[in-house]
Amino acid sequence: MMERKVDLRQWLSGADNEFLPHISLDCVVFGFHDGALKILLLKMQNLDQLALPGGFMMREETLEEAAIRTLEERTGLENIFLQQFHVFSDPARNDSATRLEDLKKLGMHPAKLEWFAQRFISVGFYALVEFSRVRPKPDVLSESCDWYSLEERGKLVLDHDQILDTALATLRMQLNHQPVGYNLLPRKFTMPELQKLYETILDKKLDRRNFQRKMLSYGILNVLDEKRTGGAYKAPYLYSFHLRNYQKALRQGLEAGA
Amino acid sequence: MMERKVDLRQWLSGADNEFLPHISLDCVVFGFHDGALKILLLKMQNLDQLALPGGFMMREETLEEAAIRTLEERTGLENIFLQQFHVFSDPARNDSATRLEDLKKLGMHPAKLEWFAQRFISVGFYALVEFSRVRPKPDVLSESCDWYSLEERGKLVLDHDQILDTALATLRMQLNHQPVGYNLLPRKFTMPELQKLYETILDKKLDRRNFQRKMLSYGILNVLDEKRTGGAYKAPYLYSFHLRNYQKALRQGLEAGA
DNA sequence: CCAAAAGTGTTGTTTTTACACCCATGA
DNA sequence: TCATGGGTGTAAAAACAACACTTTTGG
Repeated sequence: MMERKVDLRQWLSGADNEFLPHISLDCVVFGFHDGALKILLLKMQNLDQLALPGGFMMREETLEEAAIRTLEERTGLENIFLQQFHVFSDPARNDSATRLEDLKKLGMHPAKLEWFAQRFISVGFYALVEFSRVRPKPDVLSESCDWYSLEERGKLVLDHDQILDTALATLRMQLNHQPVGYNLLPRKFTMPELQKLYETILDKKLDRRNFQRKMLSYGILNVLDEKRTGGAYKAPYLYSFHLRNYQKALRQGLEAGA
Repeated sequence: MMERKVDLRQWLSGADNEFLPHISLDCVVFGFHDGALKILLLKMQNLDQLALPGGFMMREETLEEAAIRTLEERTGLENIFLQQFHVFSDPARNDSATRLEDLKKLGMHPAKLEWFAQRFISVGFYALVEFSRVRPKPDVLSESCDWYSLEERGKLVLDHDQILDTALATLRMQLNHQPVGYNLLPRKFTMPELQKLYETILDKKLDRRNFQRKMLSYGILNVLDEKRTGGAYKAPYLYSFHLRNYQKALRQGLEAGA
């Protein structure tokens, strides 16, 4: 996968392409920082609204490969594990009145405009990434590629608000069945940090002790001999994920792993 | 929705159409009969393998509408609630060597052959239907439309085995979170019948008393005053679903309903 | 020595599981 | 009257929820 990359500028100016019509994908990338859940959004040049990083599928790749490629092209994030969660197929989802105007502002070739005016279905993907390990870089079409908290994001283009909401709902549901954190935390982390992550995603407080017991019972954590020194107050232990067990739990669900 | 129907024979013979390219959908329809889970499969004319009822999306409908329409066109089943569960997008999924040969046997127009030779992604839908309330009718392309048990089905066309397996896995997962049975059982049914349904889907035995307690605790059942007479042995009570609560549980999950 | 965060263990409650007895019915 | 399936309750086990005290650290 990822044999080819797409020169977006050239493509927009009218160059032919290998994209399949009618099918797009959008990526909801969750990051965690400062105790808040953030999402990665693009600000397209000359446009007001923000957008999820999305793109189109090429003839010789799977949707999953297309999502990985697209995310890299549009945000610079490499090799992110993305999970499909829903197909959005309302015919009205991308025929907003302002849309063609917006695309013109991007300097799009008229032939491409027509292509874009088609009706698209979009497959939603979501990913969890470690905030600090990643340096988002906007593509040539975008002014910026940055993290936004859920509250401050404003209205997104098209139906991207709905896609985002559905992704979040899916993430919350899966939190009880799949291990979460490997992609959202530094390699070494403390239990309170992990707990904060859960509390942020679920938007509710959890009991410290019960949380710790439950996490340890899954058998997906290594207790390290170090502690996080330097911070104020008592130094917490550091943990890392037990990769083998973590991935087994990803495949089989958390219950099976005990 | 369902404003238009598609004349499949005319379409295959070369008539233009309103289908979007590159996107198809396949329906996994589960029925329950004789204590076994069955699936609805089509036997296409002159072909050996069986296939899931599937089709294509038109320009002015959602995928969900397309799934409902397709299922009706191909099997005669009307107004079935279908749930999307996964997108299958391996580029190799429909370029099997024998595929074009098969399509020729169906009397397909050469122009259509080319269209079919394209690469398609397919959105999988599944549905649960009450076996006895439904009278499958094959479409003009198919010799038969019938119920098969999971074991006796043989190898299906293309990647339909994988689609079926994924649907079953999804159904099993959702069994703990969503109410099941309204579409699979007669309007009045006994607790042992409902239990048998669960046991069949999960492929394991459940405890009679615990099952009953749990089901009743969800508050989605009405106990009727009648019993199922005529059968051998002690007459069991009849139940029906409490529609309001059932649908609330469908939307919000079973946990919220207690 | 105080405030704030982190470590740890216990207890009561709820949920789940396992299990046994009686009843109705047709053969 | 007996074999079979259906109705019901209870007790043990497990999971979960609530909760308090001690330790470390920087100020």
